[in-house]
Amino acid sequence: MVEAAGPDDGLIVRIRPRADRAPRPGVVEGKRAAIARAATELFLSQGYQATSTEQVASTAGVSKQTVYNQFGDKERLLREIVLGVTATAEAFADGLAEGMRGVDTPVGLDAALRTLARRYLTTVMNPQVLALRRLVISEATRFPDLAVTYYERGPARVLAALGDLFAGLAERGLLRGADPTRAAPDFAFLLLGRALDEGMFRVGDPVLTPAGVDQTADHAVDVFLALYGARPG
Amino acid sequence: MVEAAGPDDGLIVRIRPRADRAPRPGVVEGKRAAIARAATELFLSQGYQATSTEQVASTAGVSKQTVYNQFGDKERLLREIVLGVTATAEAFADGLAEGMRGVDTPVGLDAALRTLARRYLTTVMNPQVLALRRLVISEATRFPDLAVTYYERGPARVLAALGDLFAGLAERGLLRGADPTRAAPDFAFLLLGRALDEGMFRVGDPVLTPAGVDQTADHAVDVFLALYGARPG
DNA sequence: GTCTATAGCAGGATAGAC
DNA sequence: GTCTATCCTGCTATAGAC
Repeated sequence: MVEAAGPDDGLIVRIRPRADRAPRPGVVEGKRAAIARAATELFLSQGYQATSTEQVASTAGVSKQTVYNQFGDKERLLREIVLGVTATAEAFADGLAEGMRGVDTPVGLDAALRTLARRYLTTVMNPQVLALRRLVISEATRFPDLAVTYYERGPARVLAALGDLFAGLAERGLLRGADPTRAAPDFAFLLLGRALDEGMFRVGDPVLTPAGVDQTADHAVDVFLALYGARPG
Repeated sequence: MVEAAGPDDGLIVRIRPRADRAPRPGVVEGKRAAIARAATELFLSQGYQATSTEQVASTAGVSKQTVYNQFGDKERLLREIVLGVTATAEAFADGLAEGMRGVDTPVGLDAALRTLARRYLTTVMNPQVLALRRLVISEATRFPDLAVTYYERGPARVLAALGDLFAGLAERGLLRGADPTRAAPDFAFLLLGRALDEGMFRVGDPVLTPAGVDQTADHAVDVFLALYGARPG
């Protein structure tokens, strides 16, 4: 398992070694990882169709043929990269519950939710995460199964983890609300909706300032607790 | 001003006649409209880069050169089409306030909001509207100004109209809430957030059934009135 | 496995007749 | 303005030497 950090950090690319034949680690995996990293950078910044395999090869410092030897064709290169990056989403989803373990009072819940909201919003609005969303959406018509798989492993997985978290809090009496299945999407899109929507269309400029993140997160938590908090808001 | 309905109705393409030279209406505008309609259909279903100018020409029943005579190049064809379609968004934004004019009681507000929510959600989740969003997002890296202009004339314009509507209702005492500027995005993304997010990634299948539209709309209105209704929820 | 060189093809845009 | 025919560039993918 090789991890190659992107140019501005952020996303992590995980590319599995080829199962059929064991290659010399230092050489083959090095080139494979270099190609994956170059392709990730170029696909995210320029798009899939606008990036040529020759550009990938020269950025990675290998010949075009090596790209084809390692990945077969351009489509598989995209698939491995997109699905490799979803490891980040899994880690994020698993980490969501971390900060909520010791919570057992409404005041503690309030504070923990504000922290969670800031992390969630900051992660989703990360420029590389937004670029990955644009990339997958751009190719959703051509590769519909890839788009669905990305959605299920990424956004849907986080929503599900959030739902589990809220269900646990409801059992402990820290949340109320008739329909716990609605709580997670309500929270998520009160928090993310506007910024994410706008962020899809503004590619260069960040949509939210750090102060904007705080205000948006606090407002979402205020509203969420007014709706679902144990003490009526 | 020529209007050409799309294949499945829905979007309306408005292409202005060329200002520099007055063409014979029946001939020139007919071909121009045919090209615009063909390009709209192809761009929405296949994407911009995956559609060749020759494909546009043959679908429209003209030669490739006629496409270039009318629109200059492929990029301008995309721009005119995307911006032409925003006329639909303007009409929708202006129509939002229509159903709310006679509202003067909380009960009337409740009913009018449910109707509005259904229309809003149905419009945004229309397959052609989703395809247009995907198209603009796909080209946001290449044509950032087009993406921003689309956002401002489309989603942002509707949000602004909704904000004006809610401000008027607050003045008449039908809504409360400390921050009226938050009310519009809160309502919009409680209503649209999840479905729109998922809809970006599921190309073929509709995300919401008609019953799902009703449930989602009612839930959003319930939550919104609990937060911002004049009578505490 | 890796490289250089190239096949094979499609795309955007244009020239010239009418 | 419109059409047919064409140029030229750039792409994916492969062949063959090492």
